[in-house]
Amino acid sequence: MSEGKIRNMEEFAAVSGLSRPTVSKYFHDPASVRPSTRARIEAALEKHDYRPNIFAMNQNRKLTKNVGIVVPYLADPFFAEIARNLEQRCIAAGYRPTLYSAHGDPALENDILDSLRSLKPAGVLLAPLGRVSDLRAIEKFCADVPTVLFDSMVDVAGLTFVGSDNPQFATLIVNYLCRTGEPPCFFEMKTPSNPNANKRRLGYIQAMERLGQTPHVIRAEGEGWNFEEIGRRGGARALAEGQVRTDTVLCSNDRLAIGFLTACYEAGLRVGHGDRCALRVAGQDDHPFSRYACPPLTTVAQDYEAISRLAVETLFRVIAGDAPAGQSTLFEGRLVMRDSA
Amino acid sequence: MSEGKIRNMEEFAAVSGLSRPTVSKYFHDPASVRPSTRARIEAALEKHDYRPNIFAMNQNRKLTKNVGIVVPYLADPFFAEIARNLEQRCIAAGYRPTLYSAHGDPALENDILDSLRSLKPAGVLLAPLGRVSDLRAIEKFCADVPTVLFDSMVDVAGLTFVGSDNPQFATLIVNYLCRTGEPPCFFEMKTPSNPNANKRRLGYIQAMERLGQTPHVIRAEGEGWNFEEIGRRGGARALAEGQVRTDTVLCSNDRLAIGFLTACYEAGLRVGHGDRCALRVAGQDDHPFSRYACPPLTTVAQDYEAISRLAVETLFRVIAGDAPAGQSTLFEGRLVMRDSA
DNA sequence: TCAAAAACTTTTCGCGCGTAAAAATAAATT
DNA sequence: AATTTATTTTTACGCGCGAAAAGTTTTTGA
Repeated sequence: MSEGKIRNMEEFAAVSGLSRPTVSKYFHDPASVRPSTRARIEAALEKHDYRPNIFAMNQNRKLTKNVGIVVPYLADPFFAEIARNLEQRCIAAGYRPTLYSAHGDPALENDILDSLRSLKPAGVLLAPLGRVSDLRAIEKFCADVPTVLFDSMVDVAGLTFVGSDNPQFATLIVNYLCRTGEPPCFFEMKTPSNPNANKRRLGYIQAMERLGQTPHVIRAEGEGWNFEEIGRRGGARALAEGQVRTDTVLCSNDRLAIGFLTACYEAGLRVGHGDRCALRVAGQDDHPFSRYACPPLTTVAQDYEAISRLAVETLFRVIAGDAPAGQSTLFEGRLVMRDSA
Repeated sequence: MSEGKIRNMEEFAAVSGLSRPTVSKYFHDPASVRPSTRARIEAALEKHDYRPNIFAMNQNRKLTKNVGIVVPYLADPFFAEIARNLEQRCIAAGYRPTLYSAHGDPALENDILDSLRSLKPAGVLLAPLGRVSDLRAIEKFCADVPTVLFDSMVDVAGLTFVGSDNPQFATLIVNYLCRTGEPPCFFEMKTPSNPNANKRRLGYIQAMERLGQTPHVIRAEGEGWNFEEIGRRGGARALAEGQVRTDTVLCSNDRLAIGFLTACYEAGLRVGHGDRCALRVAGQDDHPFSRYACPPLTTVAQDYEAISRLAVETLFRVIAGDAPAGQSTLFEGRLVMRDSA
């Protein structure tokens, strides 16, 4: 690149031999100018590496190219993974994603929505905290800003949602477990932070009843997002108190299951579907680390790809204005058979 | 809050009975105005919930309140956890952190630094990718923007760094392992993405030699950030080919160790320090999930708290101008004894 | 009580860009 | 070649705020 530092769009327009409004138009949408003009701008861009001031741009634009991605807890690899996916799709579409984590705190979730407003985002991809979310705040936010919810469906009508068909998850794995061994009991958190948990429990109960089995639910104490620890403690207690009256345990999610596996290890119980094993354990989600649990965890995989793809596509359609807002799309889970069950 | 919508600082200054520059000064630093004035502004703030336009603010401020946090791979819970920690400390200090992940891609790392520049951040907390980073780009960036590096020290003089004393990590765990059983071999990636790995290997070799033992390094093939899979494959191969000639394996990091544990499970080897165990396995980092491995992983804990605290403190001192730039601070590791070794 | 210091107000300017309307130019069509 | 249509230029204004300078009020301290 040449030397003479370009200070603003005026100077850049000068060196490319065009007027500032034309250059401005180019940056707004490169396809909106004549190809020959575009070529001249891009040639000048090569030589001078000018970039429009992002603050001045966003100050006057009615619609920015900002996209907010909000997850409830980023230290959960599930959300880290799906956030990564969403982020890259937004970048590919020419948007500027910004990632936020509520860190499990509803007050922080509200703060994020607040500061997101002032960023005038074109749209927001939001996975709410769930049970503890401030539903009215979310509803109000969605009314103001084009938003697609994912992962966790909150109980507010008229919102656009992309996620998994949780009852189907439970049905799928219950059928598999019953087909290959004893019917499972269900292990979950007493106060799950996520409404998906309730749907999974109901799915489990219905699936069991359809098969003529008696459902049995075990509930672990504990608040917060340290699911492994809750699973370990609750699992240890359930095992010690004899609450587990079958040799098969279906956990509400993989992180809980990983904690339960630790409890089994500590209790000296061998987990798996072999002859010498005392217990079968299954999870739900196909968490990134489930494959490396010992034994590797049998689970129902969420379709990360499909969810993130559709969430982003839907958001851009809502932004463009050609989408029927308020639709829900649910993806089915896929059975992932490993050693644990 | 009352109705009359406040459109800008002018109007807000009017309703609070002050002049705009005074209000502007308040938002820049609430303590810079007289307490009585501050009270009036905050009273008006209660009633009208006005917030300054963030774009207009940052456009003219020489120094914004933005802080960039850049990590190499956010789907690694280690980075997710430390990012969370850093983020909350920045917020507490009145800054606006923005989180970025390079997703293991050096090109993306450069893009992030580029777009970070245009955000005029007050400072940046940067954990570089390491080996594959564009060192010249990082050096140039650090010269332009107050930056504190953490986790991974790149080989550029004069940069401020906060991290762990990696040789000490290796020494600590080698001494422990030798004291309680056979001397360990060292299991690492052939082409580690992170320079810490090299320091840990050297630390291992020196610690072994000091104890009069012969070091033995096993190296797993594989690129990228899927450390568990690399550890599993490499571990399976090392076990199958008889490369592991001692009953104790020290892994370069916990994620690799978790993969190695999976390889052991698949090979039917019982891991732990009991009589009936075939192998002891140890890691380094105290990864959030190591406690829930089966068996729970013995490891050396990084001092997340201390690192993130000092990194943020140092950054703010650099920003304030009263810090000797170019200093490195290394924290010692703490031995965490669990069942695996 | 009075002068000095501190805090505040007013005035004025500018940042870098979006946007709109009218005028000028170029390209496409007949 | 004349007309229509698409682009670009010109001109002008505004966004919401930061910053500096000069004047005014309030507080401080001896």
